Amino acid sequence: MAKRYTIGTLARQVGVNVETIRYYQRRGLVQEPAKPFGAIRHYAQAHARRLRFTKEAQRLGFSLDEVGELLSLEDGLHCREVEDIAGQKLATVRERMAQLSKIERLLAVLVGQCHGNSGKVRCPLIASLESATA
Amino acid sequence: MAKRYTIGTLARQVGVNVETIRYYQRRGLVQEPAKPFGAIRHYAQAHARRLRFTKEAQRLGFSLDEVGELLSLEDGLHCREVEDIAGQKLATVRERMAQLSKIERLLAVLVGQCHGNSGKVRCPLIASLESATA
DNA sequence: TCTATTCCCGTACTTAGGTACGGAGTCAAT
DNA sequence: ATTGACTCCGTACCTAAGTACGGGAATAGA
Repeated sequence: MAKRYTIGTLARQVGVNVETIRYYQRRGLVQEPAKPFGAIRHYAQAHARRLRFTKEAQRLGFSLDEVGELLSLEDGLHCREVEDIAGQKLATVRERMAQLSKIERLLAVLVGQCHGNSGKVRCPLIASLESATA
Repeated sequence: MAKRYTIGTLARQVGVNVETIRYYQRRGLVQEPAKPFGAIRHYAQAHARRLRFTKEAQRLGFSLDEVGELLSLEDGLHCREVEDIAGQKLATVRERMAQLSKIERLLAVLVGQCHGNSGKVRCPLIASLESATA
């Protein structure tokens, strides 16, 4: 007795535009359910999850093509491919986390310095990434 | 005796297109050095650092507007503003790190499962984000 | 049953973030 | 002094990721 959604309710549930869902279907990120003979398509929770994942991964800096690769892992692939894709994405993810954590530390320090201070502060934010990017 | 670059050498050093630098100048992310009377502008290391930071932050999922805010922290602001901006960005950064670390764990497990396996695997990747996004 | 809301689907438009182009000026090496 | 590479600057173009539009079908609620 899985709940079924129309594209509109799905969109509302996930918090995206209907057109965005259609766009993702065109891109092959979420599949379009079969159309029950001249009637309206119905979606299930699986679609909602996939949509949410897509949006989230995007926010984390992955392009839609990359999101597609990540999603392909969910779809069941041969181990060779999975090892390839996952391994490479893993490296990306770790790099990103390392960079973010540098920014994080610096921002935290900054906020700490500021708290209760009413003058000006200068932030060594940029320098913080340099060791990694230079 | 700081080294000085033309826009072209700067671009090459940082690994971006010359036009991208000009574009960032138009957006106010990096400033355009004064032009020495009908001659060619010169850039210093500070410009290179700012450019690299911009690119890096962008890769981490910040829009150019957000990068602008981060950069403004470096420029020296009053504490009120710094606390605002930095605090808010800090929250974003932490959220992103949390999401990434979920993906990271899952990808690592996946790769581990796959290693030495020659069949198919299915990845619970999507479910991994749900607790956080639902 | 009729009416308002959705859905469907194709096409067109928009926004962010660049890239490319072209003509005139500048600079460095021959 | 000339040539070749580069800079300057304005304008035009491009790609990714949507968003909007509009006419016709379906469907849900009064």
